Amino acid sequence: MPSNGLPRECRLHLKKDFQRVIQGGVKLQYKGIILWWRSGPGAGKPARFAVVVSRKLGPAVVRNRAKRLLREAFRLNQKNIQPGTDLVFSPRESETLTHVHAAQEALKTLCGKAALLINSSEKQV
RNA sequence: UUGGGCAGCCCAGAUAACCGCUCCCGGCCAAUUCCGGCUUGGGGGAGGAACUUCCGGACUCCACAGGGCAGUGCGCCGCCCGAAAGGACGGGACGGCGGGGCCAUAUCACCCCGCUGGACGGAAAGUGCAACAGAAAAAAUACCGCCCGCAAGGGUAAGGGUGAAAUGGUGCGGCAAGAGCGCACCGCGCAUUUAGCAAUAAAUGCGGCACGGCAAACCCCGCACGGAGCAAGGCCAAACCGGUCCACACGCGGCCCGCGUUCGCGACCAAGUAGGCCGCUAAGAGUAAUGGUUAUCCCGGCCCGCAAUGGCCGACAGAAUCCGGGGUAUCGGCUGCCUCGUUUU
RNA sequence: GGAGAGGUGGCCGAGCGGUUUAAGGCACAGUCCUGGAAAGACUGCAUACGGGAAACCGUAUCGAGAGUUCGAAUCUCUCCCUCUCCG
Repeated sequence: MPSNGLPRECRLHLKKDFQRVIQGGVKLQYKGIILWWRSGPGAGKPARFAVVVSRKLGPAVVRNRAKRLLREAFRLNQKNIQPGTDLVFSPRESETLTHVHAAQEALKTLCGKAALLINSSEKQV
């Protein structure tokens, strides 16, 4: 019943995948968070996900916290996202990500702008 | 008593539920093996600084007969811990601050005591530097002065003045005026003796002062050090390119062998790219885990309030080969010292 | 993770122990020139604090803090920040 886990095939690994999504994908921005997305190679595969954090965001504690919050927000909402797409998030302001609720709100807003949400009727954005 | 500062030591909230990540073990699937998949099972999963990269090692590769030069770093003495860096304790000299003595009084100096500081070998091995001011900045000299002299000139270094620093200091004698020129004390140097393991100190004698500062300037002495760093280094290895063999075809040739060329679905080899693995860990990744939510309690702070209840907040900061130090940041607690304020005697 | 290089007025930058007027350029401001502008010429120009009626003067500041030295932007040490390289 609860949201699924976040196993390895739901995350991007290779440098080629990152370059393909960032250079060839669609770029959106909301509250200092950038999202690139592009449809992945496998049609039946689940949505894949990654976070890129620059050192300009802050020291290691701040960068780790941003990645963990965005990953948790994706984990709780991944069944509402169109399968087969690759998403790369990149926070540029550390003030936005204070709590997991704020991270979920930003993630759902970004995915709604990208028209990637399914079951959007039961969850208001 | 409250607040602050410094030093030392301790700690770095706890429990439960649910969701999730990573590694190991076990089990299951598959299977000749390797690779792999699943798992309701069991277990491990950030720090005192993980920060900094300021030192020292382990480890790896490169270089290397022996020795030297160059370069870099360190530098009081004793003892202890340590592989080394580096620490702990004690002592000495020097600097700073405070107090006391000496003195008719007071500054300086000197002596004694207490607290405190630290990259504390050598300035009689040599070279160099010292702006401005000042006559003169280490080689010697003389601006105003003082004295002799009619003057020319000479003698002086006491006083003035400059400077961060002026060629021993104070006093008495001496002199034309002066001067270690002479003497006493102090300083300095040398020698001896004594005390001490030593750094060093004290005493005695001699020397008339010759020998100022800077070595985090070059340098000298002593000691240590080969260079690079896990992105080190090693193993496996697609594709493309290359080489050898083989087969076919063509050329040289009457034919075979042989040689050459082209092509290839072949076989093998070398190289080592993409990629993977080892190095790598009782945390051990490779877009890189150690998380999220809720509840209760604990500790500390802030706010509203008469008070209880209540509300809000939770220091510095995140491993990437490992280990030992230095430095820096910081929540709370304890101990000691210092101190502003308040109160009491 | 590791190895280096560097921080100087608003900007770029020399200076590397000695009053520096902290060179020089850009930018900015003023004056001249022009009918007006551009170009050119000349002059000024760092920030803070204190003093002064003003002109101006004094002190401090070369990323920050200590140390060496008579004297530090410069030499040494410790922190902070920026940039580059190594797969």
